[in-house]
Parts: sequence; structure tokens; C-alpha cells
Amino acid sequence: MGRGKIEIKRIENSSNRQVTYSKRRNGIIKKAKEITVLCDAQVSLVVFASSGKMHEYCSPSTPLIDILDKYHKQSGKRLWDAKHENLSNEMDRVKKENDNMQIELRRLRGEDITSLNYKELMALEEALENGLTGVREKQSELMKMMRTNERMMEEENKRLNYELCSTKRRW
Amino acid sequence: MGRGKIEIKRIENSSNRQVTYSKRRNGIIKKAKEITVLCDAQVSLVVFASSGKMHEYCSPSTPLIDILDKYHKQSGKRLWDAKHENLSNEMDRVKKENDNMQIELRRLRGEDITSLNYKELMALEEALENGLTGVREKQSELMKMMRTNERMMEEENKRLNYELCSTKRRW
DNA sequence: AACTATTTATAAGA
DNA sequence: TTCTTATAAATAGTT
Repeated sequence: MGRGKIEIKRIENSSNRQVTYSKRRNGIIKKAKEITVLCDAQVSLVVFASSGKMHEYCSPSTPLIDILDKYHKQSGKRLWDAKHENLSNEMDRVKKENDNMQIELRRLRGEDITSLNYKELMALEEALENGLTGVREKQSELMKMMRTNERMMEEENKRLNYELCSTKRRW
Repeated sequence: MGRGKIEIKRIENSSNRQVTYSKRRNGIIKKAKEITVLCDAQVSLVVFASSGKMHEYCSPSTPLIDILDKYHKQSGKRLWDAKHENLSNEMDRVKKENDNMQIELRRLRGEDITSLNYKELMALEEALENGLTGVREKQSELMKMMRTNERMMEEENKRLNYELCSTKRRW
């Protein structure tokens, strides 16, 4: 549409190409706006010139992200999922781990054990007993240390007292 | 451009709107292809009809994701960063939760308790005892049920035996 | 950035 | 939906 018909192939003259680009870019954006209004469609349009310069149009009151989200859902194509996939998988894994630990903790507190069978209850009991054994060992160890310490202090005390006495006597 | 001039405002007649939509959509996509070839531009175009149906065009050998990546960089707008950030924060939160539970579980098993002070050890002991109490209550409850069941079966047995005997005698 | 001859897109009709 | 066609709109080449 113009003074002459043109073939649809790369325009070799770079300044012609630049001019045509900017005219047609405006044309497309205008069309995009029109279809948005006329047919209440949603449009997302992003154009890059070969120079790298970007232009965009996005139908009003529908952020690009929303359109892409829809695109995402409808096309079934992954857009950013690829970027997210690792993180997403890890998330699932960690959440699952979390849930399992949550359950185990509740059971160790004696909660939510209604659904357990006898064998499972026995295992739980044993785990708790083992835990208790460990904790009590640690406690008695601590106790022993405290007693040793006490005794040492006592003796030190005695020694100091004695020294003090003999010193006093000398004066 | 047509038999009559039209105002750019929503076409109220829905079937006209639909027809116009599909014509203009084709038009835009054609234009997008042309500018791609003529000016070697990169174009991403996504159109949603009000019906929800989607069409897209993307310049060849440049996946949409790449175009959006470029868009992303140039516009400085966050597209999926926001999503990514949320996920990332959530991840941190969940991992922390995970670590805490991990520690608590190990302590309940009597492991890694060297750094605990006496007060903490006492609290841990109490928690384990409570758990044990709960589990043992459940166990005895289960036991009681089993015994009741046993007794019922015994009586049923007796009754059946008796019935069987008296039936045999009658024949 | 304007202009304008032509081509192209498309509104209405079938 | 598809085709036809009169007309509006876009734009290639020019100034």
C-alpha cells in the first residue's frame, strides 16, 4: 500500500528499513489499540527493532503479566516455569519434608496418634524412651559435673580458710 | 477501511464483533509477520478474544520466552521476578522452619543435646514424658478394646457352641 | 516530517 | 465461515 508494491522480504537499504519499521510499528500498535476497543480483546504486543530498541502495547487495565499468565495457562507452554522449575521442585520437596516432620513431632508429643496401630505405637514408645534415656544420661552427667565442681570448690575453700588462718596467726 | 467508516468504539452487535475480531486479528498477525521480514524486527503478539480464545504470533526462531526476557531487561519492569521473589521468600521461610523442626526432632531423639543447659534439659524431659504418657494412654486404651473384643468373642463362641449342641441333640 | 499515489485492509452484504 | 466489493486506511516513494 503505497506508491509502489513491495515484496515482503528484508529491506536492504538500512535507512529505508528504519523508516518503514517506524511507520509500520505505529500502524500495528494502532491496529492493536483498535481491536482492543472494537472487539474488547486483550492484546499484548512487544516489538524489537533490529537496533534492539523496544516498543510495546498492552491493552488497558490488563497488565502484561496477567496476559502472559493467561497465555501461560492456555498455551500450556512454560514461560517462566523453566526458570522456576528447579526452585519449584525444591519447594515441593522441602514442603513435603516439612509435613512429614510436622507429623512426627506431633506424634512425639502424643498428639494425632489415634490412627496408629499397635506396632506403630510401640515404635513411638521406644523412640520416646530412647530420647528420654539420652536426656537423662545427659542430665546425670551434668549433675556429676556439678557435684565434682562443688567438691573442688569445697576443698579450695577449705584450703583457703586454712591458709587464711595460718596467715592470721603469723601476724 | 470498508464499505463504511466506523467509529473506534466497542461493537455492540456480538456477531459483528466476532467477525470483525477475526478479520482484524488476521490483519494484525499478517502485519506482524511483514514487519518481522521487512525490517528484521522481533515481534511477540498475544491476542485474547473476549470469549477467552487466544491467538499468538511470535517472530521465527525467537521463542517468546527470549523476547520476553529481552522485554524484561529493557523495560526494567519485573515480569516474573515478582513471582520468583515470592517463591524465594517462601522457600527461605520453609527452610528455616524445616531446620528448626530438624533440631527439635534430633533433641527429642536425645541427639545434639550437649549444648543445652539444665533448664532446657528439664523442659525436654518433660516434653518426652508427656509424649510417653499420651502414647501409653493410647496403648492401654487399645489394650482395653482388644480385651473387650476378646471377651465378646468368647461369649459369642460359647453361645454358638451351646446352640450347636442343642441343635444336634434335636436331630 | 509531510505529501500523495497506490496498495492493502476491511465493513457490509451475500 | 468464506467470498465479494466498495470504500477507508496504511504506507512506499517522493519532496
